[in-house]
Amino acid sequence: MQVELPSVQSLLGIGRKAITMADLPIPNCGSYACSEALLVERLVPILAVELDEASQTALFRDVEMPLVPVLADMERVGIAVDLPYLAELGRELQTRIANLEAEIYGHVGHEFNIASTQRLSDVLFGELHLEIDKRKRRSKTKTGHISTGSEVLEELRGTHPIIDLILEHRHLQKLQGTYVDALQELVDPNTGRVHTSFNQTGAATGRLSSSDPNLQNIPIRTDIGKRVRRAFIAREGSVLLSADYSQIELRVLAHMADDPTLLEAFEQGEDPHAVTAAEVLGIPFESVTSDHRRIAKMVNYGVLYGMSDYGLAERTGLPSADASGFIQRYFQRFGTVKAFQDNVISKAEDDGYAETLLGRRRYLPEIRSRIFGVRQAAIRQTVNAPIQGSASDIVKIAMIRVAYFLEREAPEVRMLLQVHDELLFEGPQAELQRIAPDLVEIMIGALDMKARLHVDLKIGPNWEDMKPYILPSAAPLAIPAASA
DNA sequence: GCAGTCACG
DNA sequence: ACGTACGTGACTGCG
Repeated sequence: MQVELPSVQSLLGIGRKAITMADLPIPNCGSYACSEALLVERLVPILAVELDEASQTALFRDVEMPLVPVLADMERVGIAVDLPYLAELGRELQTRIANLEAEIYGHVGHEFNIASTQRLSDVLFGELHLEIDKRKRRSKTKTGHISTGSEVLEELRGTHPIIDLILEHRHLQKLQGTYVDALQELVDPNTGRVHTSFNQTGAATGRLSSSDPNLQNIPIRTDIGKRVRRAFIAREGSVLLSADYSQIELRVLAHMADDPTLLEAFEQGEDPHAVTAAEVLGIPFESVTSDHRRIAKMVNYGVLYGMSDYGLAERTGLPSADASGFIQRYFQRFGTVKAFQDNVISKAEDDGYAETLLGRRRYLPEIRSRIFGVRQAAIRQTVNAPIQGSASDIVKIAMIRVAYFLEREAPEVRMLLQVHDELLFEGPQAELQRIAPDLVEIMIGALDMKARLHVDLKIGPNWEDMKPYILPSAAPLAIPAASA
């Protein structure tokens, strides 16, 4: 019998979705498995040489490979979803969306597809003649329509009552379509749980990604969004524990740049955004206002992302001269950060890649482009890759060690999800509290850092209603009980 | 299959 | 003179 063998491309998942054995008629599965095994065997010596030549063997052997069964377990375990709750939330959203639609049509005088950005653009800017400041923002899309993105709509707020209605409609429609509806369909009817796929090889920086469903972008920022998040629950008799690295990327920056000011701030347990504000503005730490801090926070994140002064001005609302001055003073005060970034960039220009603390590489050929915009984009990626990638290295090491620890010391506790700087666990509350100090210890000890790592814990019945969990302070030494 | 938009870290 | 903060995935519309 002649059987069609899957192509190497499909086996490797080149193209949008990989074909798996689950896609094949049962009689073909045997030959599929054989060809897969044979192809892999032929690939091993070839790829081993490639790994070696790129100095990636240790990273592969000691991090990526041990992580595979950890992720597989997390996928298999899944996370419980409160289906009746989600269904009720869906009905409520549907009602509100229908009301918003009717109101929007009332303002316009006719029905149209609000979800079509092109129709919406025609209505707002053609029929209602709303005006945007053309100098301020490039607002035409590639298709020639004026953008109806949330940034544009935010600027139009107050000029017409329809704007608020559209923004709310967008928001609710997003939550309904992406989370409430889609999630219900992906719940395993037998277990009441959803089982994401963690992609270990998709992200250029070394991060994981999550799909089908993506459980790394569950809403949290708005009230309605939080109600979606509340649908993720602990199983009967258990609770959820979230362990979250605080400001891991800024700590990685402090470590890699060896910046004395940032290192000192983290050592003292101070708020790095407030410290940055004080440094840049040249004012005492105590005089930093919440507005100073807000700007400094955007600058700190901007630095991680390789922003321009124009970019900062856009996001802070500061006049561009002020934003530019802020950045200049930042790099004066944090000269080590400047030196670090320059060094990373010139290394990438010479070697063609940037690398993380574990030697993970991101190749950046476009850093040599003669096209300004392309080159600038590559430079921003170069600056960001070691930071985002090293943070990812740390979390991966922690996951491997935590999984090993749980297997031996707390088999009832299960690691469910990773969301870049957060690990989510499920287990009996007493068990979680028993091992919490060890979890924190493992997480902050994943890599030896000049900047102290910090982990915040939260416990709750679902992924939204979580209360901070403070570790019982370490007892000095057992105080001998008074003799009885 | 791309474009536009928007959810997360 | 250029375009403008990094990394993802999912949905809807449209040709």
